[in-house]
Amino acid sequence: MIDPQLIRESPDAVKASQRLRGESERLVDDAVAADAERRAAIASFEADRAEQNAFGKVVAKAPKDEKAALVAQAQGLAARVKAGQQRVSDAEAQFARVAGAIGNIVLEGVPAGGEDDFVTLKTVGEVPSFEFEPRDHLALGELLDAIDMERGAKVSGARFSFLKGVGARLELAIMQLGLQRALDAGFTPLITPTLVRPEIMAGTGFLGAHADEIYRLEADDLYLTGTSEVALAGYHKDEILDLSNGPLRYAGWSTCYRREAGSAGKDTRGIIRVHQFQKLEMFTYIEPAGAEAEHARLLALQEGMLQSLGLTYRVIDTAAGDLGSSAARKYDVEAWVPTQGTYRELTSTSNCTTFQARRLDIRYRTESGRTAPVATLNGTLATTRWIVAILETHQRADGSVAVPEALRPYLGGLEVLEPVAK
RNA sequence: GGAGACGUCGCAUAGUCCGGUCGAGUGCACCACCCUGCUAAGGUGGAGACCCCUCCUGGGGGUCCGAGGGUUCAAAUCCCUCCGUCUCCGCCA
Repeated sequence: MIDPQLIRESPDAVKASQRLRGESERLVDDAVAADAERRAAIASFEADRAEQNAFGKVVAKAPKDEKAALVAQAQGLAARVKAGQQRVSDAEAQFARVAGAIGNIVLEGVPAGGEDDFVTLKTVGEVPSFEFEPRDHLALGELLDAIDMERGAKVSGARFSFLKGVGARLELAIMQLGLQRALDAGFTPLITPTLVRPEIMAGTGFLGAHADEIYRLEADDLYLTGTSEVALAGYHKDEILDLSNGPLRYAGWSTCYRREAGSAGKDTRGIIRVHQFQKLEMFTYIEPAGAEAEHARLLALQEGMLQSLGLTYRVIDTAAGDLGSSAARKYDVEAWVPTQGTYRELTSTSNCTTFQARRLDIRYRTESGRTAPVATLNGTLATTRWIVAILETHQRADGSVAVPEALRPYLGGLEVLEPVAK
C-alpha cells in the first residue's frame, strides 16, 4: 500500500510511477475518488455517532416514566448510524481495493520498461574459457554423484531433485558461508516457518499478480512460502519497532517452494529452476531515510559472496515493469553460466521502502515521538542455484571441480570434488 | 483428537454473573515539575494507538477491552463465528 496522502496530494507523481511500470494510470483517479468518498462517509458517520452518544447519556439519566418516549425517539437515529457505518466500511473496502492495486512508487533512476530493459551497472570477473568442452552442471552433478534428478522425478515429479553426497554438502556449505557473512555483518539468524497464514501472504504482497506461483494447502488454509521474506516481513507485523539502536537485520534460513506455473519448458534441465530449494535471505527493517544506503549494503554483501566463490557476474538495475508490486527498486546479481553462455540470476535485492510495512502495519517511533511506517529491504545471500555456477565455473577436463577456498572450511577442508565411479 | 479455563489502552490486574454512573479503575514502569537530599523515598500533574475535520508550534470529533458479526435507544458486559494462549487427558514423531 502506498501512502494515501500521496495519492491525495500528488496524484501526478503516482501516475508517473504507474507509467514507468506500464500499469494503469486510471487506477490513480479511481483511488482519488474512492478516498474522497471514504472521507465523506467517515465525516457523516462520526457526526451522527456523536449525536447518538450524547443522546444515549440523556436516556440513561432520564427518569423511568420518560424513558420509553426517549427510546422511541432514538430509534431513527440508531438506524441512521447503522447505515452510515455500512457506508464507511464499504467505502474503506473500495479504497483499499483500488489503492492496494497501485504498485510502490519506483525510485528515481529506475529504468523504464519491462524484463529486457534492465541496465547493467557493472560486470566483474573474466568470462572463463576452457581448453575442453565444458560440461553443464547436471552432467557434472551426475559425474560427482551429487545431483539425482531421475529419482527426484520418481519420488516427487518434474523439477524435484535429490542432492547427494558432495552435492548435499555443497548446498550446506554455501548456506553456512552466507550465514557466517551475515553474522559478521550484524544480522540475527532466523530459521523461519515455511507455512504461513493467508493474511501474512497477502500482507507481503505475494497474493497479487503471481498468486498462481504459490502452493496452498487447502485443508488448513495455509500457504507454502516461496521465500523466507514472507515470514521475515510477517515477523514484526502490527508492531511498533524500537529502531533507536539502529536497524533490525535478520538472516532467514528456509526451504522455499515455488509452483513454477508459468515457466513450462523453461530451464527444464538440472536444478536451475526447481519447486523446492534452500535459501538464506537478508531482511532489514530501517528508518526510511536509510533505505537506499542499506540497499547498497545488501548488494555489497551479495557481491562479496560471489567474489569469494570466484564467480564472474554482473549487477543489473531491474526495469520498473519487472519489479514486484512492493519493490521501489531491485538489483539482481547474475553469475556467468559457461554452458549457457549467459548470466543467470543468483541473487536479488529489493528496496520496498515503506510499501510493505504499511500493508503489514509495522512502524517505528520518530525522534518527535510520532509513529511512522518503517522501510523494509530484502536480499538473497545464498541459494541452491549457486551450485550451478560453482560447478560449471570451477570444473576441470576430467570432470572434477575445484572447491573455492572460501567454501573449504565448510566442507571439511575438501579442495577438489572428484568424480565417483558408479 | 477429547475436556476445561482464559484473552482489558507498555507490563500486571479490577470490571463481565445482573448492559447505562466504564468518558475503562488500580499497581508497576514511563515523562515533567515540586519537595527532599544523594545511587532512594514522597507529592502533583501528564501520558496509548488509529481515523476524520480544522481558522493547524493548536483545537474539535470519532474508533479501539483478541478479530469479525449479531441483539439493543445503549455492549468490555448478552449471543454467534473465528484466532490465539494455558491446563489436563489421549495419540504420534
